[in-house]
Amino acid sequence: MAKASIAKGMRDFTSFEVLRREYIISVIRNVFESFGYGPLETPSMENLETLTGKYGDEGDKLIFRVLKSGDFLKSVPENLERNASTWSSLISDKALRYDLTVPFARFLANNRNDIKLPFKRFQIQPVWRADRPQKGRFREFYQCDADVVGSNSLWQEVELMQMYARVFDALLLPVKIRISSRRILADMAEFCGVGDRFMAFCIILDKVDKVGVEEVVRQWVELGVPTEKAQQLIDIIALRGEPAVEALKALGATGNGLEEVSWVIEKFSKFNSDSVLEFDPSLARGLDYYTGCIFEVEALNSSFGSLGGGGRYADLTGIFGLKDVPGVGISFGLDRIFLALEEADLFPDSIQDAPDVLGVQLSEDSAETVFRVVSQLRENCVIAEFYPDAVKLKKQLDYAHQRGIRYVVIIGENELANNTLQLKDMKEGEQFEIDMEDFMENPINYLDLN
RNA sequence: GUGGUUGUAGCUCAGUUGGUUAGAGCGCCUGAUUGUGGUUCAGGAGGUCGCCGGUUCGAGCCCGGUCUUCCACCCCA
Repeated sequence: MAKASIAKGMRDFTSFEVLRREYIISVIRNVFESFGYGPLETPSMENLETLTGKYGDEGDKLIFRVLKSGDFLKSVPENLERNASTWSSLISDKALRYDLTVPFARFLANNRNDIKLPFKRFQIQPVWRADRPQKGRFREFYQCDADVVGSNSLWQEVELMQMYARVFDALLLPVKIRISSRRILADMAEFCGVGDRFMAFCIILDKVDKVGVEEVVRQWVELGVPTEKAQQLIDIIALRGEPAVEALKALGATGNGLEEVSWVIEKFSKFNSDSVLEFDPSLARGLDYYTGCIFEVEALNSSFGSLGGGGRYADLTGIFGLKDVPGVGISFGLDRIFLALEEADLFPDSIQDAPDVLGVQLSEDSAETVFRVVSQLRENCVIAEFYPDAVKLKKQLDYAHQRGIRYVVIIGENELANNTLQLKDMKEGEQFEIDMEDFMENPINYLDLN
């Protein structure tokens, strides 16, 4: 192990990677902006009490807490029992944000008087989770969120689904958007007679594609569901789309979740898209605050988790003292989209960090002239780099080759004497001697840039 | 947080039941080409075997700890 290693679950990004990440972000950002969502940024850290209790017990454990500054043991009583949670609230008073939704809710509550409803914002920032890393799962990762608050209209759901579709269409990544509703899940739990153990019911259901139907039935029965009803429901869970809706209706679902989901799908389908939006009764996202529709996006052929998720929450800001503000939002997982695009080899070739031209000097006498040419190229919006040392030409050409630079401008004694320059096309392997004044007049004439 | 897994040259990996000086491919450097990359040829450099400790006459190999990677839980993007 090197003396200095990188913190667990954290990553460096090379320029190659940063440019690809920026490509994804630009696609998402353009879609967000085209729908009228405005950017918001919130701080990396929030007060600890802003975050705790918002993500369930499991979520609380995954929050990165930050020590108080100075003598943080000052407020710990002598002989306090060794208990992590009592200690942490004494020695820590702030934490890295765990998602973008809760900070957004805090922002809304803080600025309630200045915000016109319905309010739309998007937010593209890193979040941190003290999770154990795996493929596609990091301790620091970017979320790209779009939320709208202040409207109960299902048209917002349609709009957000369209935003999902627009982004993945633009990235050429085929995805399936799964949609369901917490109300449908509640109906199912009610049907099974375990409405009071709703969360446990959902957690078992959510695992169906991993552990299989038999295991889900077994666990449901263990939870208290009559075997007959568990069997009846599990057959429906395997259905998708309209047949699933009909089957659930036949069971006597009383909430209007089915109508809502069907309505959203129907409206969505009137607008063309390569992406699929489908009712999936096995979808059971667990986040505590969702109350209506829930969504999840997955790549059609990916080996890791979802690319994004979201849902409707009837009252997100209530915990911060701002009542009755409904909202609905979606999130894109930048890092997973990155992996999906990489796996499917879908990054455009045009993303590259190589300059168009490298200026090469054969002797220190020619350096100033080369530098002048390079400067002129930049004036003409050509990305140009100046090789700083008069080392062997072989070495400088090799550098250009390695970096993928298309053109090299070579100036040595002969060129200085003739007032010319050599323009070498590294791709075609051709080289031309060009009059210096002609080239400086309009360098783009001599370059084939795209 | 629980259980497992991985770590050998810049990269991908080999390394026999523990036994001399730890190897290969690719990459890198130098030269053939004193002003021409990508091909070829010749030569060369580079490793505290993740880290710490233990067993042993002797450890890359066995044992313990630790860090890291990946996997399954948990949960999620």
